[in-house]
Amino acid sequence: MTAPVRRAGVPEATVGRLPLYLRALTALLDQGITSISSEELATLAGVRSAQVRKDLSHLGSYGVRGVGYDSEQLSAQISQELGLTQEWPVAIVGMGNLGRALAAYGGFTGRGFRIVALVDDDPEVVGTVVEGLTVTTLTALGTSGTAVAIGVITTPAPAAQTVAEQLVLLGVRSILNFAPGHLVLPDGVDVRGVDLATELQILAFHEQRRLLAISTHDPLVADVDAGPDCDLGRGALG
Amino acid sequence: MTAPVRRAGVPEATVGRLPLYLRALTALLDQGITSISSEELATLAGVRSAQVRKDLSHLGSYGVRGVGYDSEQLSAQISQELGLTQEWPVAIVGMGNLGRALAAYGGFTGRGFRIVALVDDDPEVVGTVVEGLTVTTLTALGTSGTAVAIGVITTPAPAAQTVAEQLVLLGVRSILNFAPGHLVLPDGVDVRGVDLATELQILAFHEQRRLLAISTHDPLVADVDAGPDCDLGRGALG
DNA sequence: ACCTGTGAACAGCTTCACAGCG
DNA sequence: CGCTGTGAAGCTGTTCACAGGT
Repeated sequence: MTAPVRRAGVPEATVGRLPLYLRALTALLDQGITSISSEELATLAGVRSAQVRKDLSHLGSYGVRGVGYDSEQLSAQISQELGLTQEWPVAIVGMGNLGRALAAYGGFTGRGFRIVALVDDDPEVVGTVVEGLTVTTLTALGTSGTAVAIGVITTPAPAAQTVAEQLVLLGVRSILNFAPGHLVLPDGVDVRGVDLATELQILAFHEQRRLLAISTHDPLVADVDAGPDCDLGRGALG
Repeated sequence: MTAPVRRAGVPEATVGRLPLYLRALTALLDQGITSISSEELATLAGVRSAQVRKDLSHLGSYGVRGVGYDSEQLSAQISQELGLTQEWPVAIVGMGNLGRALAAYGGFTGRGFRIVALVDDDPEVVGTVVEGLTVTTLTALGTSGTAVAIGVITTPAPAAQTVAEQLVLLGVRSILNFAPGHLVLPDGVDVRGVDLATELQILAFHEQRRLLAISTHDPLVADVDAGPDCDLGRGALG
């Protein structure tokens, strides 16, 4: 095993696919499969094999020519790259249906994340126990001294901007925002947004194109879907 | 008003941003603002102004030089482009926490989408009324003859593939998958995936980079965040 | 024979900079 | 003058095709 020489920067697009590979590898390890080729991994992740090789080459050379990759070693390598060898403390703000759904989702714990706080501002909800954690307020969270690395916002849209600013004041620099709208925050704060409406609208666009293509009998316009499969993220939550 | 000459194809990246513009425009119209420049729209959507102009140019020339865009006309144009002038029937499969959260989210109705069916396979849940709709099974949905254009999968991961295949058999060709893992479906079916774990892992990657940059006092590695703001999708759900 | 790792070609997207028009 | 619309430049990401190992 050679020294893991850290390359300069892993491309953003590659970072977005590492979780896919990691999930596939985890499933394989559960089945006791210890070796995998780029072709097989590509099938499981829904990308092309050349893409897998290029992506993994950015982490260093951990494959064996003529054989493939060692599942366990590769899994460990990707985990380290993604920073999952430590546990990041996560706070969920907004205990509506969605917040509860995320709190109940077990996929975090032991996989690099731990929910350390559930937050709401409704006096009816604050103090109640959800999934073993007592719901608190943002101000109480601030004075408690609990460290939070990642904030998940599941509040109604109007509250999101204020909540985000308060999270930043608490030292949070990574935010996952489920509320619609663009958050304006200081440089250095990383925001990712997930929006149901946006996703549906993109699907509607393609759906409409398909219908138009059929009604005009124009087969050329029918190649609406991208490549082998069209995905950006993955799905979670039972 | 000139004839709306349909350009060949709107780039996929542009399609992904049209919902952002539409949301911003909707907010502006609520405030009674009837005109907007690319600069302002860019700020609201969290992109650059040149990007806005390039994107909108793909829909045709609806701006006025020296002035800007007419909010209402632009909103209507984007809505039409995204296929929101009709109502797409949506079925949500999986009535767990997340499925209920999505069912309760009002942002669909009247905005291009209508939830026509809630589906689960648990006999305890089937037949109960959620948000005014009686929960049904996939097979019952099939025999009912209810048309479904878009299927939203909020089941546990192991059920997702089978559910997706059944949806396709019902004629669904657009699927929004919240379950983790890659769905293998026939060509022509459009799948979009949303996964909490993936999003968190991407945030963890950047968070780790930041910490490494600080600990090694290397300011060059600190420019972790992309451009003005780092977003792919938007957020919804109270 | 097989599969990885990678330079090179290619495709798509973003940003620039300015011409064109109100 | 102000702002749109757009060719051109530059950049990022993907795919190809094959050299390099085992």
